[in-house]
Amino acid sequence: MIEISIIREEKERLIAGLKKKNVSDQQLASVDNIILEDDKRKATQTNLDNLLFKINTISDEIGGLFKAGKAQEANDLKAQVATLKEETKVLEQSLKESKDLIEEWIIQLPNIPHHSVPVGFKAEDNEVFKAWNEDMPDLGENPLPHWELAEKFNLISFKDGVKLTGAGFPVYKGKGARLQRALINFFLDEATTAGYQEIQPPLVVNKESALATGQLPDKEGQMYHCEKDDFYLIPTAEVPLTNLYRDVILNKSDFPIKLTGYTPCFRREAGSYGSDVKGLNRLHQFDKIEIVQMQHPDHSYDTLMDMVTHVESLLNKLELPYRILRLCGGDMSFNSALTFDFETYSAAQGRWLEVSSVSNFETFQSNRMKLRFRDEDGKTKLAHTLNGSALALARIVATLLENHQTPEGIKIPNALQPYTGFAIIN
RNA sequence: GGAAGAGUGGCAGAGCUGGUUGAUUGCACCGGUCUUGAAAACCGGCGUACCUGAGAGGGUACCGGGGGUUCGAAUCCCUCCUCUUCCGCCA
Repeated sequence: MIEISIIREEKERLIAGLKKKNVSDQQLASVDNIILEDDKRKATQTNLDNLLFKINTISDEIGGLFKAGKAQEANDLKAQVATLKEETKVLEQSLKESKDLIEEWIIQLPNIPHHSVPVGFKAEDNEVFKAWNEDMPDLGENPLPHWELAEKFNLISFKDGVKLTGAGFPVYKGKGARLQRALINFFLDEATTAGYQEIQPPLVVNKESALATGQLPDKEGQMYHCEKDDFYLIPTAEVPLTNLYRDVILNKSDFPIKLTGYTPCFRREAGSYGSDVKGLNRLHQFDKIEIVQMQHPDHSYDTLMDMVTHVESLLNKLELPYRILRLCGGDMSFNSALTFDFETYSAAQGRWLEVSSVSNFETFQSNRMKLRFRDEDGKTKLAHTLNGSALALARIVATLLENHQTPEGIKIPNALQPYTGFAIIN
């Protein structure tokens, strides 16, 4: 949620940023409405406060009069307060309406993109921040797609997943299951070495948490919802990890906060279809290791690049061809100010698959979360939050299988072998 | 799931027969005096948000969340949440 102070004080930058994110003219117009309504809110607050001050003063007087035995005078004042109280009710109602209206408008505004974000509407407009300049692995004449490899080596059963649950819930078996576990441990170890504290959070969260990180109301339909308890299955570990710092005031010396966690992620993926959902490309449940940081506003973009470097090192160790994209305004998520996507090449499918997304949210999440820090001047300010996948398993497994297939079988990258306990799948 | 008790400022812990209580006190923390330095002692400061003001300052709200009674509530009532203990159930 954008800070009201930015809307009031940096309107030009806000409008320019919203245009980059391709928001509608109607939404652009809401900016002026927000400011007008906020003016009204302030005036109402002033009036209400003054009125309450009067009532408080009179109430004190009444107390004194009763003690002095002047019941008659006290009763006169009581009548006076009764009228004033009627007025406060009107003002309170008006104040609530203003606040609700402002919130309703403001919550629909996406984050302001960083100045480096390219202008654009769709995936083709993303900037290739780092291309893959080396040779692609030589996979021979007819490389198999991962779903065929998975079947050939009995690693994953999509059919059993359908039996147990439905499409998009694969069952990993034998070396396939072991490969998953190996990747999880590998990624967690790498994150821990990089200074992230490992967290095992709940996999279901309440409404407050989903609101704070921005999944609600934006992605209401994308989350699995337990009606009875009003809980949501997490679509990413970002939600519980970031929410650990909801309503927290940090000291400047606490920065940076670095968290990592492995969790399954649950996504309804309503509206997806076709080759998008083939094999491991898009699942309802997949495993992911997330890295999250809370950082001082002055350093958050350095931190973003550190996270990019971390993810890059993982892909290098897994010996996968990858590229890094700087997302354009139209392709970025609602919450983000700057996002780098990582894609690995799926040779058999002839397409790039997104395996990580690293973003700086600046104060967009912390504003709603009330994650603050005490600055040198003693004032509280909003911290910056960042997160990224490091990494998302299913698609890594897909490209791992495809890129490392040989006539002898699927070779396991050296870095992963201590974790799998085997060097080849055949 | 049932019964009883409890939720107060960073922590500990008063207040809870309603009225100068944003809230006694201790610890922690920050500043100062003293000291070669430190400790101790003493003095002072020490919550968050919002409104207002150039500023100093003034005001409002907040004692788990929400609602109510009252001229006035941390204090009374209702409701929800959480914790503790006992019972039941159970990986």
